[in-house]
Amino acid sequence: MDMEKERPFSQTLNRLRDAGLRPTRQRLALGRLLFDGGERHVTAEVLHEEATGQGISVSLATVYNTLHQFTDAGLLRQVVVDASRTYFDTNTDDHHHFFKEDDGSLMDIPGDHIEVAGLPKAPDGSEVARVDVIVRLKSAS
Amino acid sequence: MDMEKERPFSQTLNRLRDAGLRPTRQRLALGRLLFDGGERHVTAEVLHEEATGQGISVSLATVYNTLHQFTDAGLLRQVVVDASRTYFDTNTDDHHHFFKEDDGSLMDIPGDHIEVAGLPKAPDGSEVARVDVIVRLKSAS
DNA sequence: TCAACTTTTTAGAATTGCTCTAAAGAGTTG
DNA sequence: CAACTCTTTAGAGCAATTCTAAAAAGTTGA
Repeated sequence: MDMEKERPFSQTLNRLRDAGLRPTRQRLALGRLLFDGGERHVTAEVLHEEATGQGISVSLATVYNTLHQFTDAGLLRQVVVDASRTYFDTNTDDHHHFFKEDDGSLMDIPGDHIEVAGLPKAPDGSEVARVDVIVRLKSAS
Repeated sequence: MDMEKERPFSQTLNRLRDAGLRPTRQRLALGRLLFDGGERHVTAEVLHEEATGQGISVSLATVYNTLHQFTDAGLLRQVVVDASRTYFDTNTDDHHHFFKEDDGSLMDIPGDHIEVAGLPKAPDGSEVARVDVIVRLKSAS
């Protein structure tokens, strides 16, 4: 647990190092956008707009590459809730989601309270990789 | 009147009538493929191939149209498990799914045993539309 | 029945979200 | 710095899906 470096990029820098990814300009910038705030749920499109909006020059292809590399490195997790776009979640712990269908917003379900009971065992030849719970929300009537 | 020929369509015919959809050749044929067997999980592509493979002439656009109309009418339910394709499920009851990531196969979780406990209440202004549980399977190690 | 009308189907174009390619650019190492 | 490897990029390509607008099919009333 070392506090030796207080450079703005150090958190992301270390994450990249640990993942064996070269700390390039765009990975550092994207990593900072992703990890220097709280929990985030982003699509490639949105992250790209956010970056270019802040004057960070990065192509959409690189945003996709980077999101996948971060995911492979365990820094992000993909969430499938909407057939038309892929979300990436900065929270890689075991947890579940609220998804507001009307505006496409995705939120972690706070706390760690959800329990899924009564799961049958996996069919022969397979095992459970993960259990996803998605609570789909609509506007209150 | 040829009862032998008419009988297999009657179930679908009634469903279409109840939904206010004209019983056209292609809706009847697709409805029969979907509803005259057991539970099914299909993609538009697969259903289209199945239909044309049986000599039913229907365009892919119509398969998409029909799947959406059936869904709007409550005859089908969409299942989002894979970012790259949309599945339609003939089982519209409350239930959950196994999804085998390696071959893309989707199955209803048998029985009605799953209980999701500890759900926080929906954020203000929204209410729960549905809770989806997806058990992602991988090949056993 | 048929003509008038409405709905559906269709081919093909368009769109979207994403991936691939291959060449230029950046990071690393000796 | 030179040589090397890895990364980024523009733009092409791709797969799933939707759109368009014209032809075909289904419906209705006389």
